[in-house]
Amino acid sequence: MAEVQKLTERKLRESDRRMTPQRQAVLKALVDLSDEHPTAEEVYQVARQYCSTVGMATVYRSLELFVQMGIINKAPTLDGTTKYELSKEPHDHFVCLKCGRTYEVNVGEKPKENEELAKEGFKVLNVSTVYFGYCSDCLSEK
Amino acid sequence: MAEVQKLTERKLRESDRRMTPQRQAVLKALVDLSDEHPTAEEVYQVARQYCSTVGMATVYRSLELFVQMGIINKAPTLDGTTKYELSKEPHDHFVCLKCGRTYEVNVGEKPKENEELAKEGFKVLNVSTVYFGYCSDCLSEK
DNA sequence: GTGATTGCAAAGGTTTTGCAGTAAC
DNA sequence: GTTACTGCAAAACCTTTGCAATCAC
Repeated sequence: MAEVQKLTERKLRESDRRMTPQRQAVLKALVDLSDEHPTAEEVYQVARQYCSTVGMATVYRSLELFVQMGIINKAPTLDGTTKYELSKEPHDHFVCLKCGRTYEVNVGEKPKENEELAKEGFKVLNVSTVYFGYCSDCLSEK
Repeated sequence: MAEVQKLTERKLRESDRRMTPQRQAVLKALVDLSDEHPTAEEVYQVARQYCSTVGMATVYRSLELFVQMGIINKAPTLDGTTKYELSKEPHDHFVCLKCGRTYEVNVGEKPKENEELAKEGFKVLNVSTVYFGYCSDCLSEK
C-alpha cells in the first residue's frame, strides 16, 4: 500500500505542499484502518504510533487536506461524528440501527441513475448509498 | 398538512406522551420547511414564530422524539450539522459540492439491492442515496 | 393531582483557529 | 532563507443533560 503514499506525495508536490512525518503517520493510520471506518479520534490514536508527537489539530488538518485532494472520503454519521476512509471504487454502506456498525456492501450499479441526473442538469462526481436496518448479528440476537 | 399533526397526536397518545404547544410549533415548522432540509437551528427559528418561548433544547428533544416515532428522518451532512425532513416515500439527495444546496431527486428503484442485502442477512428499513457533484446553477456559472 | 415536559444554563463532545516556533523545500 | 506546517491551548460549534418550575392529562 505504499501506492497510496506515493500518490499522495506526488499530489502534494503538484500543489506546492509538503510531505511531513505527521502527514505520513496519518496516511499510514488510514491504511492500517482501511477495513474500519475510523473517526478522527481513531486515526489520531493509530497515527501517534507512527509519530508520537502528532497533535489532534494536525490530524484534522491532514484529513481535511486529504479529502480535498481526493485521497480519502468523508462520511458523516447519525451520531454526529465523521468517519473517514480511503477512496476506492464506489461502494455503499449499511448501517445497523442497533449496534451502530457500518458495513461496506456492494449492490447494483448506478449508471442509469447518473444518466437521469445528467439529463436534469446535475454533474455527478460521487455516489453514496446508505442502507439503514439491522445486521444479521443483531437480528439473530433478537 | 394537518394530516401529519393528527398522525403525530395519535402516535403520541399511543405511547403515553403529550401534545404540547412546543411540539406543535416544531411540527408546523417542519411542515413549513418541508421543501428545504432544515437544520435544528432553522426549525427553531420558524418554531418560535408559532411558540415564542420555545427553547432550543426543546426543539432538539422534539426532533429526536419525532425521529424515534418515524415522523421525520435525520440526515447527517458533511459540514457536521444534521438536517431533518418529514418522512415520505423513499427518495434520494443530490448535494452540490459548490453551493452546498441539497436537492431531492428521485431516480431508480432499489428492490433488487434490497433483495441482495436480505440474502446476505441484512434487514433493510430505509435507504438513502446521496449523489455528490455540481448542480446546474453552479455548472452554468463556471 | 401526577407525571411528562419545559426553559434555562451549564456541560459535553467534536472540530476549528490563532499564533509563535519549527521544519521541509 | 522562505514559506508551509506543527503543537498547544483556547475558541467555536452543535447537541445533550440536570433540575426546578410548569403544564397536559
